[in-house]
Amino acid sequence: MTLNELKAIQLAELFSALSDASRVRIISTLIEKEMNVSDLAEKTQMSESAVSHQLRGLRQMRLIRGRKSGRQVFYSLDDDHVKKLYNMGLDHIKHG
Amino acid sequence: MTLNELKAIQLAELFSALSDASRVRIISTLIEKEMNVSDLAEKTQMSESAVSHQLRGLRQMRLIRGRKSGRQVFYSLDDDHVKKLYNMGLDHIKHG
DNA sequence: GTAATATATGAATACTTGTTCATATATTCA
DNA sequence: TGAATATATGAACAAGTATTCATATATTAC
Repeated sequence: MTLNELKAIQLAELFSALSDASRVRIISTLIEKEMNVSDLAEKTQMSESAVSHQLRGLRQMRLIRGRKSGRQVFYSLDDDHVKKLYNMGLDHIKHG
Repeated sequence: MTLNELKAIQLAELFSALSDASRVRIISTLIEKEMNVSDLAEKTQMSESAVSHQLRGLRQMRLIRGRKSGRQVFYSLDDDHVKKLYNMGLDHIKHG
């Protein structure tokens, strides 16, 4: 059966969330361990503002979630799907 | 270990290939069976030119390949990774 | 209360991308 | 050969997106 339009859009949105190198680096970092915004910024070589903007999109797609602790927010992957998608992608670019 | 920049870009490019609803519908159609350009255009409700442009990108990312037969070109998924990525994405939007 | 710090957000700009339209190439058939 | 068909491609425009900069909110320490 063919995909209906709503699902096609939702799928596209999901993959869009991983379609930018900055976001891929953020996800890659969060796979190792949870991290706050400024450390993420340093690790990914982006400004804190740019990271924050991207985190917002990733949050909206439910790929990551934030845990507030004092004035810091620690981000981590929302569930295991994300890691699986990421690893399968890595697999493709290595063996594809 | 953190992802190097080249791999981050390659991963982002891979996911970009699936980050548009038109392309998702094309992939979804090709999962069922190989298909030529004009049938794809009809099935996905796009112009043949638009389909052709998108097929080019998908080809370049090695997600699909074309088999020429007379003046038609039949497209199919390049390998099993694509189907897996697609299904894992579907899984995420259903249960995420 | 004020100052300092961490994160978030709005607006503007620059960049990227998808589609359309016109045209080109390739193949088949007469 | 020429006409018809299938696909591909270049240019142009519209729409979407990522980053920067300035500013806002929230929390902690004093």
